[in-house]
Amino acid sequence: MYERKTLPELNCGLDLVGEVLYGKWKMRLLWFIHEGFQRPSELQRKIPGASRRVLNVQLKELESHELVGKVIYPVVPPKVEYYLTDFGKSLIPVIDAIGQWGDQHDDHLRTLILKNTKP
Amino acid sequence: MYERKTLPELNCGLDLVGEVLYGKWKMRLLWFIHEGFQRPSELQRKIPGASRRVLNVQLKELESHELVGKVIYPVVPPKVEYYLTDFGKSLIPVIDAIGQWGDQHDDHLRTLILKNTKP
DNA sequence: TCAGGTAGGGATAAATTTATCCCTATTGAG
DNA sequence: CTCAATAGGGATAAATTTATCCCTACCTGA
Repeated sequence: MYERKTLPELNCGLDLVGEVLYGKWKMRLLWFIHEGFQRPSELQRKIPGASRRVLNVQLKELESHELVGKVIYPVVPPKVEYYLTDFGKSLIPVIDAIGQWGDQHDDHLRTLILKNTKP
Repeated sequence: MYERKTLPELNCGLDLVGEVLYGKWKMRLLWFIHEGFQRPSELQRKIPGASRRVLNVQLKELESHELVGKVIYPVVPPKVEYYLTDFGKSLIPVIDAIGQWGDQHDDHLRTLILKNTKP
C-alpha cells in the first residue's frame, strides 16, 4: 500500500471533501451502490473502464472513511455487499448535483474538453 | 507543458465534471473569484498553500475550459483580473453544496481523515 | 541602486494516483 | 478435469499531478 509522505492540509470544507471524494471512481461507486449495485462484481460490470484492482482499493478507502459499509456473507463462493452508511447517504444529493450539472452541460463540456485535448 | 498520453473517457456527467474540476485548487479558485478576489496576487494570498506556479497553471486550465475569463489591463506594473463566465457561475451552487457538506461534517471528516493517515 | 510588488512560464524533481500482471481459494457447470 | 465466477491483494510500471527553483520585465519608493 502506498503511504503518503506529506500531511493533508485540512483548511476548509472543500479540503475535507477532497480527501474522501477525490479518486477517479469514488463518486461513481457511491452512486451505483446507492442505485442498488452492491456487490463488487456488479460494480465492476457497471464501471468497465476501471480495473478490479482500483475499484477494490477505492472501495476500501470509502469504507475507511465510513461512507460505505461492507457485509461479508460466510458462503462459498464468496459474497460481499456494500451499502451506504448514513454518512454516505448524506453525500448523495451532493453527487447528484455534480452529476446533474455535468449532464445539463454535456455537449458544451464535451466540446471544450476535446478541444483542449491534443489528439 | 505536460501532454496527456491517454484519451479521457467521457461516459457520464461525472466524468465530464471531473475533467474540468479535478485539480487540487480549482474549486477554491472559482470560489474566491466568485467572492471577488480576482487578481492573481490576491488569489495567491488567499491560497497560501499553493505555489504561484500551480495557481497559474490551474487558472489557465479553468480559462481554457471557459469557466473563467481574463482581462489583461495594458498598464505597468501588469494588472490582470479573472472573472467567472456565465458557465462558471452556473457551477457556483454546486461548489457551494460540496463545501457546505464538508463544513457540516467538519469534525467527523477531520477525525476520519486523520485516523486514516499514519503520522 | 536595490528591494519589492506585478504577472508569467520553462525545466525538472517529487509525490500521488492508476494501470497491469499475477497469485490465492472454492464451487459448480460442462 | 478445466474453465468461469466469486473476492482480494502484492509488486511493479506508467501516467498524471504538484512542488521547487529559477528567469524575464517594468515601475515605485526608500
